Amino acid sequence: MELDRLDRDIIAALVEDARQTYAEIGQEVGLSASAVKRRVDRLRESGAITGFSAMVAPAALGWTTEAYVELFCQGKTKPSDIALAVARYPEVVGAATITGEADALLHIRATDVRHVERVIERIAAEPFVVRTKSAIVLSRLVDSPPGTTLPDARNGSHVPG
Amino acid sequence: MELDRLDRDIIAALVEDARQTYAEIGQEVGLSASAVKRRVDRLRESGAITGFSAMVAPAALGWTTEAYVELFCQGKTKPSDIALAVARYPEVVGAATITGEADALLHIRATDVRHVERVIERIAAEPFVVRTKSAIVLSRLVDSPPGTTLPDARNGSHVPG
DNA sequence: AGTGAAAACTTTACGAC
DNA sequence: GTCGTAAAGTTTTCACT
Repeated sequence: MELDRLDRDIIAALVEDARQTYAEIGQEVGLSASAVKRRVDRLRESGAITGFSAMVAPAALGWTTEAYVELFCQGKTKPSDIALAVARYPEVVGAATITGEADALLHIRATDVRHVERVIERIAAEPFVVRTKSAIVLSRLVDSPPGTTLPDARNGSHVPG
Repeated sequence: MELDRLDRDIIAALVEDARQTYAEIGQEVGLSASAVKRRVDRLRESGAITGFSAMVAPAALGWTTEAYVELFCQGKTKPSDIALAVARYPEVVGAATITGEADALLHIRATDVRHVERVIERIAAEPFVVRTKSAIVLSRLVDSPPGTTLPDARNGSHVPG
């Protein structure tokens, strides 16, 4: 889908505060409230905006500990096998297959280090997992909501739109 | 801050859809619209809810490639040094200091693999960086907004509230 | 894309538990 | 102290230009 400058500005405004009114966004980007609404509706339908969510301080809900776990899997494990398995753990908040020695990298949130340990133990027991290698997060330095900024043409990269 | 069951249900509803009306949330959790609003205001003031954001499909904005980069730093590098340095890169969407051989793990979003390469090159040139080890993401399997689910008492862990 | 009016939602005030 | 109801003020929504 084609996104023009206005669409990008509207998205940026909504990423910053999803509860701004259409009139406020309109002032920022130079459009009337109804024009903004039409574009937001279109952006949602097209899938560019996938939803609106409250940002929570994980610690406030008890998720005080996080870890990254590399997964080393058996030769013919499919990404979908890994996806299905790890999706069953609420503690796994992110997962991706990656290049390099490991097959996948998991991002885990837990209540404490003991909890992390238990989750890794259970994941390591999945049939396709050969071994795991984990790193506990000491302190989080950066945590941007994805899409806050836009790709910058100065990188010499292709910028769609 | 103390969160009771109602607060947690309200947060869960808002994480799922931050643009639900207070009346809708009230129906789900069993409160009136104004009672829900009062609690949401309190949750925002206390910092449990840090904001509301549009969720964007990164690919729609041109961020089609992601990578994880381990940073190995000089002996007396402080976490704040790393934080300050990497915060200047819009491509760095996540960063944390970790246990293990590496000192920090960065999460990078870029427009393509060439772009990832350029960013790593520039980060590797930071004065405190000794070396880097990167893994390109092949496919993302899980990407939960943090706090979607609540810690489960069955894990035997401390659940605040 | 903008305008304006109706419907819906948010916000505040007040009384009850 | 927290709830629900209700009135006032905004915002959303939609037909029309």
